Amino acid sequence: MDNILSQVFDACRLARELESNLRRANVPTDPHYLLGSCEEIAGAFNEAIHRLLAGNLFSYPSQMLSGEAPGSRLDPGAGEGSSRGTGYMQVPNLPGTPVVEPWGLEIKSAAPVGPSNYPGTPNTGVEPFVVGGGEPRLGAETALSGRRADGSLPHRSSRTRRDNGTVTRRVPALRTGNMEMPPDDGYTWRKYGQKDILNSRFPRSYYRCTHRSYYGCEAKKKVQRLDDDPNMFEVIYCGTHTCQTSPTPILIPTLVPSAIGNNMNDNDNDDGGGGGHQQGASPQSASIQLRNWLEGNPRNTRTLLVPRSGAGGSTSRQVGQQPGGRDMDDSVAELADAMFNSASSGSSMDAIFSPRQRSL
DNA sequence: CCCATTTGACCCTG
DNA sequence: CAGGGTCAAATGGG
Repeated sequence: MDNILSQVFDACRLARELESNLRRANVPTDPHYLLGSCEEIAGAFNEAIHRLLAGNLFSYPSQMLSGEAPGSRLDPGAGEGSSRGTGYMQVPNLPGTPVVEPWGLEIKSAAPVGPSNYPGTPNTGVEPFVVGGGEPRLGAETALSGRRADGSLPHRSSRTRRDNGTVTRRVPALRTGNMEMPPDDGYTWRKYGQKDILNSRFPRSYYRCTHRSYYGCEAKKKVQRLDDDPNMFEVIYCGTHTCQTSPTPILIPTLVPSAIGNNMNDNDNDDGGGGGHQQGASPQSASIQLRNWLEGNPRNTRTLLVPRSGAGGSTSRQVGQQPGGRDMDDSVAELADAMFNSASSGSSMDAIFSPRQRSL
């Protein structure tokens, strides 16, 4: 176990080093440096994950250990056309790498059918996202039978999803920032409703993609706090983020680290918000910019990337997506999300490191 | 002024 | 009819 902790600490150290470098005025401008660093960090965390899994600390499905992409065979349609689904769930799967959730969660891909939770799921507060229907309290998630049928477009998530195109995930509330909201998933959402749900202490909130009017994006999500664990949210994603398929290229001309979080937001010019200031129009997280750059910039040295396909899941601006799987690259991108995304957390690093870890 | 959130009413499905 | 999902007016913040 010490060995594992050591590995974790090592990964934390790498991340801190990167953060430190990025914060310096004279930060490296080489995106390759960023990529390399992120990969190194992701690799370190993945190593820790592997060790944890290998240690049978948790009763993870063997497929997680083998690196078989969860859901890779559950979702034949994954990645076709728009692999972007909603939030992080649309990240295409690719065998080879354990999936690390941007919120620090191990993606529990779904069993093809059956119980939503794996037996023996570690009680770490990190629960697998649930393939629809598995969660009793939110069983109504299947009742996407609102007045309009536009919310039930086939979901392109490559992660597990059910036939009706919904994916349910459980995410912990942020330790920092607004505890009333689940961690930012990289998309911009507009709340359009809230409703008290039968037998639930907490109301369910309804969100749709902010870019709905602009891109006609029909992605939606429902967020509800768990009765038995108010620190956890159950997020049900529905629909596909078509806003990412906008013909408008979202490229970052130059990746200037100092631009992370500001200049890179030039990409937001295509934001339907038209310069809004609230969540929906807030600048995309730097991680999104980074990912977009990594994935969309034609000048990007793709050879640096692990062979991959498709964009990661969380960004609302992925471009150039292809069918395929999820791999280290996605982990890197998601790590970047966690690292840079400050949309809903007070500290970017808090998104990935607990205060204790950071104090190490 | 624009945009997001709130919230009560309405609609749809089972 | 009950419950869930959505609409849209009202409200508030930047």
